[in-house]
Amino acid sequence: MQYNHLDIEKKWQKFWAENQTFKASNESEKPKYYVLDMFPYPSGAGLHVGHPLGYIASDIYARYKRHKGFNVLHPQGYDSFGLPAEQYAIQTGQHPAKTTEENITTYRRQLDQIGFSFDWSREVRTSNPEYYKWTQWIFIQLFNSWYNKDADKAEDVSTLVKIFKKSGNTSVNAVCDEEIISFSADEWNAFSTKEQEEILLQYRLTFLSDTEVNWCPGLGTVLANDEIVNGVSERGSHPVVRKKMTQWSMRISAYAQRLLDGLEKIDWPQPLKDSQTNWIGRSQGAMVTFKVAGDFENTTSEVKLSYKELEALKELRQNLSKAESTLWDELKNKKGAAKFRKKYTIGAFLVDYVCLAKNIIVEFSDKEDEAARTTYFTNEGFNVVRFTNEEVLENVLQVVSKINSAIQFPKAIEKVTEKQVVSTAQNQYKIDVFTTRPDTIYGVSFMTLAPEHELVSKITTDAQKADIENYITATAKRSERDRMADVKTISGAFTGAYAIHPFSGKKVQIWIGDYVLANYGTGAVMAVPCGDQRDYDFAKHFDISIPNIFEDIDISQEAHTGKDGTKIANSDFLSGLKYKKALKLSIFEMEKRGFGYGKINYRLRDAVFSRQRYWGEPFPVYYKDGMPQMIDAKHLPIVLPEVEKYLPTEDGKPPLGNATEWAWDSRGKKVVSNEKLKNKTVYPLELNTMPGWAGSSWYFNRYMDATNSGEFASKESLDYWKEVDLYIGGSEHATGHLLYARFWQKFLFDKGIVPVDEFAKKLINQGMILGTSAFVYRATPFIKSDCFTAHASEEIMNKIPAVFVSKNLFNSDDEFETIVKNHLIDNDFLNANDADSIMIVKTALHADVSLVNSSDELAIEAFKSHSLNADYKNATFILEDGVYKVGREVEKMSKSKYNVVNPDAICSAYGADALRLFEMFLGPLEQAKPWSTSGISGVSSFLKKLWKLYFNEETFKVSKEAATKDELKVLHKTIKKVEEDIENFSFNTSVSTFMIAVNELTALKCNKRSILEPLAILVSPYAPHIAEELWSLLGNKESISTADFPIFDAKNLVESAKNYPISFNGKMRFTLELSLDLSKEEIEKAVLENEKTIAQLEGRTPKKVIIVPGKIVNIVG
RNA sequence: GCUCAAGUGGCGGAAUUGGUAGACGCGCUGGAUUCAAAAUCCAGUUUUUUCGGAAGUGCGGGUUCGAUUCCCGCCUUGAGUACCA
Repeated sequence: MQYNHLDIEKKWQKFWAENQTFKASNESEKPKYYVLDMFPYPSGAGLHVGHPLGYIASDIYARYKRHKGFNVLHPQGYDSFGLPAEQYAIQTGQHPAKTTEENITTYRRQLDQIGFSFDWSREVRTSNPEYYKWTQWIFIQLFNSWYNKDADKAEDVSTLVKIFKKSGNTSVNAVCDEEIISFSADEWNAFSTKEQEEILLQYRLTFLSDTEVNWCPGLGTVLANDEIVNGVSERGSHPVVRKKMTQWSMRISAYAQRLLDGLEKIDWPQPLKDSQTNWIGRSQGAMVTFKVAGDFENTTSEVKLSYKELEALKELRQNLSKAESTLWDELKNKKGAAKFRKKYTIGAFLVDYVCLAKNIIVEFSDKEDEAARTTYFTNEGFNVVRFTNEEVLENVLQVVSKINSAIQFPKAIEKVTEKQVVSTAQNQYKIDVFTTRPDTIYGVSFMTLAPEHELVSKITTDAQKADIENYITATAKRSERDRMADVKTISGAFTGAYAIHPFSGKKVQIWIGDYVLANYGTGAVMAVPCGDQRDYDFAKHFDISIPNIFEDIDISQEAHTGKDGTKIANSDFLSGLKYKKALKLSIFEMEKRGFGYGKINYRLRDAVFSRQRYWGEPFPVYYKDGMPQMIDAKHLPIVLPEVEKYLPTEDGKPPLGNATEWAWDSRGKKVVSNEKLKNKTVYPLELNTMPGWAGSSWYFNRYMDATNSGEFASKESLDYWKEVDLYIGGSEHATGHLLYARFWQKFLFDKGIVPVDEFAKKLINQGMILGTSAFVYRATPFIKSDCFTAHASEEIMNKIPAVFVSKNLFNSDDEFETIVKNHLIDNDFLNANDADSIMIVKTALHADVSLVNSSDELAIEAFKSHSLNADYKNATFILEDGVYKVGREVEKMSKSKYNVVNPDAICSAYGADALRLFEMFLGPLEQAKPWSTSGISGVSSFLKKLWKLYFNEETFKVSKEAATKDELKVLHKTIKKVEEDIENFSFNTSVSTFMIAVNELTALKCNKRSILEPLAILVSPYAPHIAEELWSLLGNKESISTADFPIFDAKNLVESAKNYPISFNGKMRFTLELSLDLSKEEIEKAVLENEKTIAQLEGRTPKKVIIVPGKIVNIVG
């Protein structure tokens, strides 16, 4: 009987689906084992051969573990929220849910045809409301938590409030915002609810913060660093600016140390751990405060109001006129730099609305003292915009758009009078810096601030103002990545201000420079040019002094960055000390004198959690009086609203701003139409959505109890499955997904929701499968200039057809040109006289790999009729040996390179089993490797040979006879090797082992059931379909997946003799078969007597004979 | 620049604790079978050679009786990351 993969594979896939063979139970006597793949994003292109690589490996492992008696959880799902679907929706208007659904259907079909043993009853999709309900729920848990550093874990906010009520915040040791006011219990209790909420927001694990983003006004959206090329957007080349935006952030920094410590107890690849360690970036040093020298003009208009006046203000804020509240409803949603406040005092005036960051005052006209107000506000540097009640009530949107344009294009303000100078010693500015080298503090000769540093505008002197402003404008255009990548250009500007060195009291210049990044540390550095190369280069470039504080070190050429063995000099009390002592002493002194303290800093930044996108999880958040409110968990999920357009709104709001049904009815507890926003109990909902990593940060827990509608997952299932035992996926997720997921897991652990604080015990990165692109070489003719008239040129060019030259016909561009010219002349496409006047240039074009066979031969007719090659219908091909050979190159597999290979074709031509074996056979799992189908015939013929072992010509036939010693040896050798290979994730070598076993058994003409039955089980994790078929032909009724793995018995491998390699000086020269019973002496005697040994020695006496019984003999001499 | 990984025939790769380098597969060559082809089967296939051998795992050293494997230095390629103060 012929091996027919198509029928067999279809039959067993159907069997597995119908019998739910791989459905895992949450209760079992067996030990549990959880094997997980990083779930795919279902893209429109479908699965390519790279995807299944990891899935096949994990499937082999899962199937193996089942044979080994484990209760295996092996689920699969889709990370189905994401940008591509949204982009596609923007282009075509199709709902992302629809295209996502279609893509998932394709993925599922492709996954099924490869025969994976997934438990599909547990499938999750991050875009499914039943799933993201729990993503929203986790968000609420984070919002309701703070990080208690004393307990070193997250706790419920209620415990924090309890402390505040009892003793204020001075004793609280929490991870929170940097600038926190201190308050007593009495003060806390006197705060309004809103003030209390504002304070709590500074402690919550998810919180609103102004974050710098890459804003692209042209696209109305925020861009990732890699979506920006040369300062403009990759799509459409629009300008990009750095801008502050109010966004949700996650206080992952609270977990920095624990994320670092946790790496030690998980079995993950070292490079992956390294990159996480690097990302967290722990550094030990000191926080030092430098005072800014001199007096400064204070232009802020802070006016202290009495308690009574404050109360009156509150009253006023709540009782707005109709026009006032209409306008406020529009203005209050503005966030970040354009955030408005209502009923605010500027000087002695109460203004209707003000945006402090943009210096804009919005007022209703017809106030009695309008002229006086205008003068005062203008002097204070404010633009004033006025509207009448009627204007607002008739067309509030028009009013808003006028306000927007006032924000974007502020009028230059002429200052009429001198500013009020309120100065002061007590109001002195301070600059905090973090340094890892406080021991070098006497080497500080200047300071550098990030251009975005908030102090820059305040301390810059009038003389330097123009310089500084120019510099800031110039750097605002550069992306963070640009600034970081460019190490060579040294740029900066002097603020004119000076800082006081805290120890020496000397004045040091304060500069700004874009090598200092606002987001890192404090956004300021104390520059020690003698000890840091960047500072050194900066000082050299701007001619700043470079004091040497190292004993006997020459710093005339470069900074001295080493620390070991160097003694500090010229540093007062630190002089003469070595690094370690100086470090300790400097910190000690700082702490004693009160301007610094020892600190551990982490590079890890709090993670921005808001995305201005449509296709993501909505936040369960509405805004009441500008303060975020969580929707009660029992009303979840908050389902993504329908929108007309998936683009940002015209006034720059995220796409959800287009939704008409997107307001929260706090009484009815449901999402209602925006029209109802006028009602007092209806509030606007959050317009941002969550990022891609939200849904993927906890999905591995959901699989444990995927259909639970009442809980995130039941406690019993979480306690049973605990964590992923084996997680397989690409290394590109090293710092994104894998760090955030660990963070959430630790948080959920702190809150007692999950039983373990690391979600994956072991992780393996599978290597990328690269594409092998095919190139055809086109000849492009050019007329050399001035040789012909335009008319004549055209005539010549028109005669020349498109010509392609086969790969091996040329070695250089010159040879290429000669071949083409000869061809053209021989075929009368070109007049021999004109040949010297034209030039032939070689152009390599990607040819679709499906048009090329494994011998690199192009299917010429198919190429001509390929939809991409309409231009080459009449092209001529210069052949070698009658065929056209293409050039090959290994590149990333990508649609644009026409080198994508889809597994479908291989499944139908060779079968899923062949595909599975072949992908494993390509090489080590972790290694990147090019895809090439040459070689698939090898595994395919292996399967045929395997099949044949069980057949006698046409009929299935196995014998009951006892197996011979040789047959048993083959079997047990294979059991041993395959078991070791799977345990070591060395799947490529076990495929070889199978081939060897089948070759040997074929040679032995073995058809014994006692050999072939266990063999089928051995093969089944790799090639499950053929194994099932053979298993059932052997008379078994149950799926082979229920069979026990064969047990290795060493006695079958015992040998009586060994073919010893006989080496001379370590080089093997010949082998000699000797009994294993021989003693060392007997071996030596036998070897030295051998005539080949005598010939090798050529009469010399061996100096030494090394004998390792059972291994080798080495003769020295 | 830094970190990590890798470098073995024409190609993918194997060699598990330092012990016969090139398993297994592809490709190629020759042969059998066939009217022919596909398929299948057999033999060969690192280089070099005076057919005895000799050399050989990126390069140069070292440790060792013995190194693809361990150590030092260098080169190349790939991946990640970035002025972390």
